[in-house]
Amino acid sequence: MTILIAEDDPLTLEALATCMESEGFTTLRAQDGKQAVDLWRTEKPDLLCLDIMMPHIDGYEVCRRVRASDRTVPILFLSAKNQEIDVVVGLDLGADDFIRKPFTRSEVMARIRAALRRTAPQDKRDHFTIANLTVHPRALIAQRDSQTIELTPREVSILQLLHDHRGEAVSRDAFLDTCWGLNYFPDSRTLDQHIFLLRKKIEADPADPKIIQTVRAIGYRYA
Amino acid sequence: MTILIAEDDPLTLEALATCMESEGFTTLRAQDGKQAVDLWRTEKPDLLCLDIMMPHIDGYEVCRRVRASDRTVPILFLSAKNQEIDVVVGLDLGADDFIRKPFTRSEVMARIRAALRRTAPQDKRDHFTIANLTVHPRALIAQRDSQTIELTPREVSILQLLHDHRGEAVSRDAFLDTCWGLNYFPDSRTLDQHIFLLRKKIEADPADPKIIQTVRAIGYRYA
DNA sequence: CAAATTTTGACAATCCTTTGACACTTCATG
DNA sequence: CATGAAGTGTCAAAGGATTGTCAAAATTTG
Repeated sequence: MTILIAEDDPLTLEALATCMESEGFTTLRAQDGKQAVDLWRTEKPDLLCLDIMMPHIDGYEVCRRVRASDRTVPILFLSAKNQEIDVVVGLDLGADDFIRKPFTRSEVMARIRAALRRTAPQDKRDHFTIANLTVHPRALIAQRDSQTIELTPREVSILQLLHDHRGEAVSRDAFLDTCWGLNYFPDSRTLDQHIFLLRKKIEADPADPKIIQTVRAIGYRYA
Repeated sequence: MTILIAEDDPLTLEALATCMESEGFTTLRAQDGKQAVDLWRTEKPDLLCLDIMMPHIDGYEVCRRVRASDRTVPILFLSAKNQEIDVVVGLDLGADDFIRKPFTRSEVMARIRAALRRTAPQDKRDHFTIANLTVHPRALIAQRDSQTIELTPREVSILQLLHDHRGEAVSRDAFLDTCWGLNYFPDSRTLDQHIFLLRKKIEADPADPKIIQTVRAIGYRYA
């Protein structure tokens, strides 16, 4: 279990990290919002602990960017005390919990365990269904009726993201964030090409796609 | 949505219930733990708000009994301040959140909404209703009955503005300001054209529009 | 190295938006 | 009531932006 901690005060950061590591978690440390987003993209931690006030990108914005492509990873906010309005904003952004400073070690750990427990039960399935396709991510295959379709890792990742956001349009940026690592910036036809190949594999009529629909100016959608 | 409130102090109980009802929830009121358990068994509320200190059966015990047969219903604890150890015990019992007294109305409601959102991911507030149409801005679609209507970003933006100002006429300038850029200055039929196309998509009889009405010399209105 | 996978660039196809022309409606005025 | 001005509806077509498609190159994998 890996926990990302974003906190600009080195002392608090160190204290939090030590506390979590002594409970058996692996920690990733970020001192500002940009580091946090980068670390999240590359390391995919199981939980995020975000300070609100940070240089460059604040905790709210980090939360917003993460939630754009991952709706489930638990996000906890740390805040200075008596910032009640922050609670409302943070929770409505999709945060899972809110810890006011000064906090105690046992409170932080209790809230982290609670947040992890809430999301844990879902992770048991090693496959998911999209349209009439059963996708097995680890095996890199999808099955329809008795037919087996081979998939590449990137294709599985794309299908997974569409499945996790079924019913809503997934932006091109969200694809690049999640399925690639937005470290480099393809203004090319990379995503389109992958969608194109994927459609040829899974759509009955690739020219009239029913599973992966394009949402112009946004991205793609599975509904 | 029904919320069970267990609280032995009548004044606090009443205040909480009033607050929730004003936000559209139905409330069930219990003044001790036994009432709470009984009410939960018979009414199956969608969320529980439990005071810790209560006669006969305390909040922890109520939580334990409920969790014995329902692992998912959100449970929030209310506690007197400075009972930090309570947080740890409560969360480890399977509670979802913890609200310290004194609490504010907006904090309580934000935490309740957040808890409900976690268990009902479908109930996202990312859509609005206009006439008999449900508009999903992020998906760029609107739904009427079982019919799905695709929308463009600009059309969604127009509908959003009309919805936000329902009942009043929205000026052409307001449309250009909000849906286009401020310094944009089309002296042309741009807005009319978009309204025209939008009506063709959403009105039963585009020639006799019921949803988007024209307010001559001003702009348009949705009532 | 060979095969599979990913990325790129060019071009075509498609969709959204804007524009201009014109018909129609409404309103104020004579 | 007739008339003209102003505002709006409608259409076809142009223009711009986005996406689909293909072939080929680059990269990774075994």
